[in-house]
Amino acid sequence: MTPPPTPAPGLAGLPDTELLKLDHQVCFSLQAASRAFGGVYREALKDLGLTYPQYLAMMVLWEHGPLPVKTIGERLHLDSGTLSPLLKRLETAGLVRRERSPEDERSVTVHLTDAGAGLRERALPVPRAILEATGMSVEEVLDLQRTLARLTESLGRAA
Amino acid sequence: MTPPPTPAPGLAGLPDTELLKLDHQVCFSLQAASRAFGGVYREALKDLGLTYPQYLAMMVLWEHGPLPVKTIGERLHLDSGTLSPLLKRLETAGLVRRERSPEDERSVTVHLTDAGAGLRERALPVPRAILEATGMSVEEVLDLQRTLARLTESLGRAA
DNA sequence: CACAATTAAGTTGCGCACAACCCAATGACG
DNA sequence: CGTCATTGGGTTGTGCGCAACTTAATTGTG
Repeated sequence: MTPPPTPAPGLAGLPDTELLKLDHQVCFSLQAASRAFGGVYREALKDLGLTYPQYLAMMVLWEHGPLPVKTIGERLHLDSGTLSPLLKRLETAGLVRRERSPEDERSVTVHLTDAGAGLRERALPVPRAILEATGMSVEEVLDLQRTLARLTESLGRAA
Repeated sequence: MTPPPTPAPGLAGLPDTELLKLDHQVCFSLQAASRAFGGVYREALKDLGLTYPQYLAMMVLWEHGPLPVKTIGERLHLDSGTLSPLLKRLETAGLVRRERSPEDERSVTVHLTDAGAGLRERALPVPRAILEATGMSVEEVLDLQRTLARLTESLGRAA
């Protein structure tokens, strides 16, 4: 791992004022894009009655079957502090059912209800709508993802 | 505006299953990067006693002088619902002072206190630390920002 | 001038993210 | 076998972001 260190060429030579603006905008434009996505998803998911994080949780369950809370958390990078209330809301919405695992009483397995499974149909057009809203080609999207993955990796190492 | 429409070449031909994965990961990797930034900033700002959004607000005040809440909100793309409590926290922390504008009683001008202005010194090394943590060159950073700006613009139009 | 529309802040309520805890079940080791 | 560390979930508290609403001041218009 850590191919060549590449410690950001020509970085040390920049004045602080320049850096101030730059860095401000990296994270800032990232958040701006993230927030813009939020708006589009909010609109797209409104009549499904789901928020974006709830939609992600449902997607995981739609793709793989019933899963323990732990696994869902790993896929979405969410801890129990976030996931527990989220799943409770999905449960009160009647989309999901939670059961203590018999062989390990610590674990809770999350199942889709019929309503939850049925919701998948109505969620199918969402991804295309989102991708179209980006105005980007598939190649650009993939490229962006690669850049972001690299960035996340670096930041993760630094944290 | 809207140079060539470029409606994402070759998009319509993709199967839904492919789209599902793609779109999932665009927004998802965006959030992952955003969250990773959050961790690095949290660490960097810990001994300043600031959160990242609070840091942004302070940066705006450090750069331009006293500003009305409205203007700060425009710069950071935050509404009063977010900004009011945030500024109140900065005020109770003794970094900021709020005054009703005499000529327009609706407006509240936010001033730095001496402590708030003094904090700038300790915040100066932060940007460089963040940029180094990204592991990216300045050119890459600028490129990413351009891509994100385009993306945000498209998403904003769609919302 | 009076009255409607707009504007700037603030408040409330909901949901998410994160940290710091707690509890119960499990597993490991002497 | 008994103790202790670990693990899976949950709860609490703080702060952010957004929507919807309230209040007060200002502006615009008949």
